[in-house]
Amino acid sequence: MQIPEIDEVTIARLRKAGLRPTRRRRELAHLLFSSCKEAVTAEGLHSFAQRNGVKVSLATVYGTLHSFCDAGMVREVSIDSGRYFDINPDNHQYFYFEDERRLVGVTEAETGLKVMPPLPEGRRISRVDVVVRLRRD
Amino acid sequence: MQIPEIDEVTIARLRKAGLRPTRRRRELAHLLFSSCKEAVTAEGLHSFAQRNGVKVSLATVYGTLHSFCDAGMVREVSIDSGRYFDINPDNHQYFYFEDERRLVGVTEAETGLKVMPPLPEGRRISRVDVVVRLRRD
DNA sequence: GTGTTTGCAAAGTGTTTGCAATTTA
DNA sequence: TAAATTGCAAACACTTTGCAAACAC
Repeated sequence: MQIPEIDEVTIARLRKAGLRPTRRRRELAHLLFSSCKEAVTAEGLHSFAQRNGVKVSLATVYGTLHSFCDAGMVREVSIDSGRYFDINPDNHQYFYFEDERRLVGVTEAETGLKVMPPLPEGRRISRVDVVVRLRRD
Repeated sequence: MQIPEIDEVTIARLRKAGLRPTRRRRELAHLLFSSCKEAVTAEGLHSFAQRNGVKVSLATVYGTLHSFCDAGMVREVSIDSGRYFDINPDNHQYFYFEDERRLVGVTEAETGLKVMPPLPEGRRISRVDVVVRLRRD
């Protein structure tokens, strides 16, 4: 966890989100944003951290992920009772590879899908999640 | 739980799904299909059963709901780490009332929404879930 | 210096397992 | 009667809490 210039990017990202760039946040944000193409679970990020020499307990990973989530840096998606954190909070549509339990965000442009159903009275959309669950042919 | 003619409907429904119409299944299926307009949680069905004089443990409710699910009678949907069972397995689209944690199925016709994204190779759609999350105005 | 964050053990929550007793066909 | 199902306590997996120590500003 000593890659100065990348760290600057990470620090800027944290500050922009209104979070103090503490050591843990820098380490985890760096791992998350520089190496994760797809959504991770807390457990997944934890073991990824271990493998990269970042010693941190699972509880701390949870706490840190939640702070990222509250700050709008990541987006939480719940599939089959598993909780994934997507590094792109603008994703609203996903491919879920059922056999591998892998969740990959896709943009609205990629699916050509616009969701705008008629709403119940007195309510507005908080968010719309589309999960396309895939299995092998 | 002694409404003979409705019970016949429930028994038929269970048989059609390939399940033995045992007492528990009849009781829970009857409660579920005759009184639930929206998706329930295991906990919700359990307390609904208690209130209706059906004494059954939560673990049994879980087991029974899973047997219904495996038989295609209900559909499981996961939101914010909560697990809901929708009595209409053909629903694929939902309104989720965030403040009340209430999940209501809507048909494709009601949203006018058809999902058909381009798929990764070697994969086919298992199912597509759309969850429109609502908050108060 | 002060308010924020960390760290992790322990507690909490929701779900599943195991298996003897019961029920169904 | 043989196979399926029940019932629920105990086990389990995942997540959150609590709070003293460390840190950022």
